[in-house]
Amino acid sequence: MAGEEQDTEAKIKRAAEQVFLEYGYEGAKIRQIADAAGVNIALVNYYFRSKEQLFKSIYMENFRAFFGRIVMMLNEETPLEVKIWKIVDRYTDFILDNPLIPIFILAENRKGSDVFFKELHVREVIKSAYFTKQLQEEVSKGNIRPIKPLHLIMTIVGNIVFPILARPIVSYVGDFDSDGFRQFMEERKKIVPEMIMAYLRPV
Amino acid sequence: MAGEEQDTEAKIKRAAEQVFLEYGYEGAKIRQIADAAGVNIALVNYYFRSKEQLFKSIYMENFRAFFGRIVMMLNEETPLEVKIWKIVDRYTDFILDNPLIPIFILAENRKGSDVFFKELHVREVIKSAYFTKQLQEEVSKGNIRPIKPLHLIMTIVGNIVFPILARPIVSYVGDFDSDGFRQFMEERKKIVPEMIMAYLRPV
DNA sequence: TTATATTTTAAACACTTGTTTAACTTCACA
DNA sequence: TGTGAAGTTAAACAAGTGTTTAAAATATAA
Repeated sequence: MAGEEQDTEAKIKRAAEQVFLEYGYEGAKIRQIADAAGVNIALVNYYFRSKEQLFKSIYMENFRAFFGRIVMMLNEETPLEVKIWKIVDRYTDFILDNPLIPIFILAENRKGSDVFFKELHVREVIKSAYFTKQLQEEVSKGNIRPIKPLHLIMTIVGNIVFPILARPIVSYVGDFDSDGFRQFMEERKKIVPEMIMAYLRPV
Repeated sequence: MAGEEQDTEAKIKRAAEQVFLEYGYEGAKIRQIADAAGVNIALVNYYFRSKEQLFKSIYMENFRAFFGRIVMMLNEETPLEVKIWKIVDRYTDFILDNPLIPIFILAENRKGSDVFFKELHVREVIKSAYFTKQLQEEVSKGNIRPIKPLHLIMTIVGNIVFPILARPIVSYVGDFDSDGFRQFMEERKKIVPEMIMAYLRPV
């Protein structure tokens, strides 16, 4: 009876997000979404024209959350090493709070139409980024060894995200409960930046 | 007209693997599998009792290929550094030759029932592994710094597999064609082992 | 060849899917 | 208060789903 009431459109979207994230596009059924939202099936098509359009808006939001966030952090004007530590820390927390996003984004992206990336100006944002310039400067100062930005990004993101993608296997092998897995990820907050810096520092 | 004839059961399985890998369990349709195999729909259920059972057998095979392969390589009796270089090299090649396997395995594993792992003795294979002992020995000899086997495994696999999972994005951002992406992965064959060794070597 | 089992087929079945319809209710406002 | 718009509903629609059936074709063996 508290302020939990939302307008119908928002209720549907919230329910759809939950269902799509858990089951994917094909696995999610409109009736399931309607049930989760507690509304009539027809209302889903009344507010959003089709399943595909509803999915698309949710996909875009989560794509932006998943990749936009890392790009934003990369472009903060912070010294490189501090930045890497900070990104790993904050991105790990983000992924732990939203563990379904990575597999959702990547699985639905198998067919991979350019459209999404173009609409989000992904390439431009990275090419013209402060991060790219920062890396070049650190290299020419002799502070770090040369590395392509994309390799560094893949290393940061992959090291954080992959254990989440493989979480059932990781938890089974490591015999982790929910807290155990969280602690495993906390350990990586130290390992991953140290490893990256160990590589980057010139010999 | 050459020796391309197979028995029906094998034809169905081969077609099913291709379709399941590309579209996932929900996205794959029996009629599509039957068409790809060039057989009547009913034959799919004649040879395999149901869609689920057909899927299960294919999933198991690919799970074994995906994780079994890395476990096997980890347990070869080779000096640690040599081994890491070799694994990254060979596993990268394997993933490049079978790029659909990782997202297939991980996406279908969202719900993550223990059953598969138990049947494949995943935990035991890792716990009692030569690799685990080897790591401990290297640590006590002072050759490397302490690290949990699972962290090292996640780092190796994540660094190789993640770019494949994010391939559409990577290729778009890096403006790669098929060869360009392959070359990007070839570069990682050097970066990833060097980074891991830079971390492991004691200060 | 004949009889028996195996394989293959077209058709249908029962059910679920996303979507639409047309009637009904609620609301805003002149 | 009355009127049109917006919101909601149960029901139906057409297409697609995995699966089964019963008959036909083919292979196997006596």
